[in-house]
Amino acid sequence: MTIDVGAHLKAVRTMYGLSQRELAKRAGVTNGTISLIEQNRVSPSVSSLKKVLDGVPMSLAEFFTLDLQVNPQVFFSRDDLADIGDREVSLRLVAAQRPNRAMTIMHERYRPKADTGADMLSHKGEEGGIVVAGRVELTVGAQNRVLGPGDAYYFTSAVPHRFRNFGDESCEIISACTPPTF
Amino acid sequence: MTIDVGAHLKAVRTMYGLSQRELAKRAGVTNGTISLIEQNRVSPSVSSLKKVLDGVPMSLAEFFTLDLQVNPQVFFSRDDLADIGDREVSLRLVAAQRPNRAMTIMHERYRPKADTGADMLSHKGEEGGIVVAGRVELTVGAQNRVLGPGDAYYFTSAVPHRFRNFGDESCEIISACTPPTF
DNA sequence: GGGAGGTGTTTAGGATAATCGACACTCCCG
DNA sequence: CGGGAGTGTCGATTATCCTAAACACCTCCC
Repeated sequence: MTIDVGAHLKAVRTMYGLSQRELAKRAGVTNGTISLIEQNRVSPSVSSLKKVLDGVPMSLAEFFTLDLQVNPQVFFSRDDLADIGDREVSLRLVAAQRPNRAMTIMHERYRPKADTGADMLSHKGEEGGIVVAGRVELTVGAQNRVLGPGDAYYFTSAVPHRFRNFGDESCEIISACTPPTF
Repeated sequence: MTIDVGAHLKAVRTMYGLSQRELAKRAGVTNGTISLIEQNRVSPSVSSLKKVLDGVPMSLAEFFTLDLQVNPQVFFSRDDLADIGDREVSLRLVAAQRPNRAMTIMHERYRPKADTGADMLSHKGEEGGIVVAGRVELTVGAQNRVLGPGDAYYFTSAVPHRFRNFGDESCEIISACTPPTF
């Protein structure tokens, strides 16, 4: 959970092929500051860290979201996707086992009569998707609509939401959410 | 671009229904600190901001990624998706006009012979997707594979990558990337 | 009126971070 | 064997942040 600011900064800097002095010059700070931060001998203030990142340039959000590990698995056969759903709703995850993902991509299938429930889901982050086949009724806060193939949605997950398939045909959606909730 | 740390913190705190003193107690800092930060009279050090957020709890990445505005549009008809592609590659974006999105969700279509080019793309973030129809050859770094319907991929965008459709049929992919590059 | 208990704000002083300038090291070249 | 130009690291001073304790304000209740 605890983030290694120094290692992150060093990784970012070297990724850009910059020396401490070069980055310091661009950022308008001294090379000593960069050195101390990278060694975790100090914890920079947000404003000074922002100044440093402006020299790259990179936003604070990008900096803290950055994943330093490399995981080799890139391709996933349809049978490799991790299925974590139940009978009514099937959720098949891409790269489920990858640690520290920035987001989750899923292939969802709602069978006829499937319903995520009346006590509506809400969690942090944002999510969106595109309907591939079938129809689904989506309720987000006070808004409500039936989506068909090619239609899409996007909302902040903090708003309560509900998926219902009241048709006779299964509904398929490809969706993504960030940060990962699965 | 510049982030209002004070307003962010205040929004987060009130979202959780906490007073400055309550949050301070949970976080192990003083209420004065919270007050000064919220007024932007000081720029907290990363370590103290982390301590404060631990009291919520919320990660630094979530904090800086947090979108304070609310955008009402949730649903998008297939014709509402913004098409930014060319003749060979069509990219249709969900919620393209939404400011400060955490990610981009796209419906991509590669026509026969489409190729994103030999000078391979690379940018920050992570991306992944699932093939809906057709076949596509994906190269990521030194790895290479042909993906068909239901197959998926996920990788760090910093690694150079390339999409090629050398078949006779159009290939459709639904993908997501974060942070948004479109 | 006068507490008690809650809110956010302010101030003085000690703790922490940023700067400046030196230091030690490596590599390359005359 | 020296420069010279690059690297990252390290003290001593200056600037900034964090804490503790007051302050001012509000609402409720006796």
